[in-house]
Parts: sequence; C-alpha cells; structure tokens
Amino acid sequence: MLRISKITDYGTLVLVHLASLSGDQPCSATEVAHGTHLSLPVTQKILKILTRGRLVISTRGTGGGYTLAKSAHLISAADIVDVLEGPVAITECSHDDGHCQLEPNCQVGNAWQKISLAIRFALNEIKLSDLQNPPTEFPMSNTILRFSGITQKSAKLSQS
Amino acid sequence: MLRISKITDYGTLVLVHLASLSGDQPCSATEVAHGTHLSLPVTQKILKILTRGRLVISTRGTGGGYTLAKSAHLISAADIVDVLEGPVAITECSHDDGHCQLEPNCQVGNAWQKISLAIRFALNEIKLSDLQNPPTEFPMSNTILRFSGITQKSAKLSQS
DNA sequence: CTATATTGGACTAAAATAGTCCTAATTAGA
DNA sequence: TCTAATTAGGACTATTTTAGTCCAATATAG
Repeated sequence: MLRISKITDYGTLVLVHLASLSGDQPCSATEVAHGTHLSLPVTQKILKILTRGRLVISTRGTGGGYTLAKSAHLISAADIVDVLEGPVAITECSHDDGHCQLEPNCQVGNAWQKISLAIRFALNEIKLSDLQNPPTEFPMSNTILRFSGITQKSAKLSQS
Repeated sequence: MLRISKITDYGTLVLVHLASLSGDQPCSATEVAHGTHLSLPVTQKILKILTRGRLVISTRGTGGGYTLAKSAHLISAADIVDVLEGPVAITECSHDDGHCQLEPNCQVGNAWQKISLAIRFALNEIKLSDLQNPPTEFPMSNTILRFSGITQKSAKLSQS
C-alpha cells in the first residue's frame, strides 16, 4: 500500500523526542518510552535499530542511554527511512544473472527506479529538525497522498 | 519497506503494453498475458482492478478485451499507484475521535503527511508515456532509493 | 557485588500479499 | 437460439511481512 511501517512511524517519534532534549546526558529507553508513550519493548527495539543505523549513540551500564548521533538538521527523512525500513533492497533486476528475460520491458523497471529516485529526493529534503516543528509548507507539496504515515491512532500507546 | 507491491509492478507492465498497441480494438486478457509474459490469472486480476479504477475500459463477450481509458500521457504514476495499491487510506490520525492523545507529537504526524505530499507530487509528474520509453532524467532525480520496483526477477513469468 | 542499562536475537500472532480458481454474466456470430 | 469467447466478482490458500514481546548475555558505575 506504499505505506510507511509502524517501526518508522514510531522511530520518528523517538528521534524527535531525543532531538528535543536539552542536555547531552544519555536518555534511557525507559525515559524515551515514557516521553513518547510507546511501550517499553517497542521503544527498546527501535532504539537498537537506530543505534545499529548510527542515528543515535548508546551508552551502556548504569546511567547509560541514548543520544542523537548528530544534529537534528543533519538527519533527513531519507536517513530515517533507510535505517528503519529494513535492509537496502536495490532493484532486483540488475546484474544478477546478467541480463533480462523481458528485454523490452526492462525500460519499465528502469522507469520505476527513476521514480524511486524522485521520491528519495523528496525525503532527502526533509530534516529531523523540520519534523520537530514542521513548517506549513514542504518543498513540492501539492495534493493528497494516501499514505499510512505517523498517526496517533496507529501508535501503540503504553498504559503507563 | 516502502515498497511497491507486485500488483503495481505488473500493472505497469500491463498498462505499458496496452499503451503500445496501435489499433483501438480491445486486447483480450490472454493477449495481454502473452505480451507481458505474466501468467493469465495474474493478468486477469490486474485488468479487473485497472478496469474498476477506470484506467482501462473493458468490452465483454466474444472479441472483447481491454483498451486504455485515456491517452498514455494523461495517466500518471500517481494514478497507477492509486488504483493498484489498494484502497485510499487517509492518515488515520485525523478527525476520528476529534483530537489526539499525543498532542505535542501530532506535529510529527503532520510532517509525515507533508512528506507524503512531496512523494505524491513526484509521482504526479511521471506519466505512462514516460514509462513506455523512459527519459534518462526525471525531475528531481538525485541519489539511490532502496525501493523494490518493477523487476524482471520479481515478475512471475508464465511458462507459455 | 549489584543494580541499571544496552545487545542480540528468538519467538508468536496477526496482517498483508501473491497467486489461483470457480461460478456467473455478457456478447458476437453461426 | 446455441455456442464459444470474454469479462466480472469474489472466494480461497499459502507465503511473506509486520508487530510486538520476551529472554539471556554483556557492560558499567558505584
């Protein structure tokens, strides 16, 4: 459905929360869970993914936790999607067994790659700092997209 | 994974095939299946969806089949995605029970909506006629997007 | 040592996707 | 009016993906 997964949805909440912190003391998973109203297991899972993706830095042990790896205006929506939407999956068509079975239609695959690039460009333009306090207009905004994005309803809220 | 489903993948193949036809006699599902190397059941399924989505027009009975509903340069990638990627799913957050449980984070949901708009804009710019014979450059193309697009490998080829 | 934290990954249930198939309904033409 | 060619609608199953939880191991401050 051309949708963004909940992991990405929640992950953005987590990143925005980390970005909103003033000090540079690490923020524990428990604190993030409280701050975002996400359940603790989900928060932990997301923080682990973000850490592996090098968007946040972790500190282990007592007093440990997580901090943003870089300034919020240096993290783009493309970065977030890259890290949270699973492994890099280059278009399968290219260079696996060397050549295509559907020669003439390969043009089409090529076209979707171009479309993908256009989308990526759009994601690249939007920074975490924009998500913190979004401007009314993003570049290229135009009509309505059906896209299951971040929502309150979809968010798995903890009871705490 | 921010991916395009195979239905959309195949559907584009089908539309490109219909667009490539010279006459205005309808093309049967069987013919489309042969032309695209997709299996017949899949082809039929896709043509039914495209018909319901009013991107193609069907003629029933002997000698019947399908034709494009409008010129290839009037059909955009956004149209194709709209029709093939399932029902319209407006962002769940808005106006269901009136207000948000995560007031401050609602900003984030808002931001993803904006991102969605940007993506939709990109899709709007690309027409079926471009997919037929894609230009080397699309507007806004920049870097690499992981995006499982149309592929030969992923296509379920018929044995016919 | 011990309490606090992250790390890595296993695990299950639910949902979405892919693909096939069956039974109408429709229509041209013999 | 039959018959063959076609689309229409939707049921159905298997596979894959997603969502979410949990556990055992590792690290560290005090």
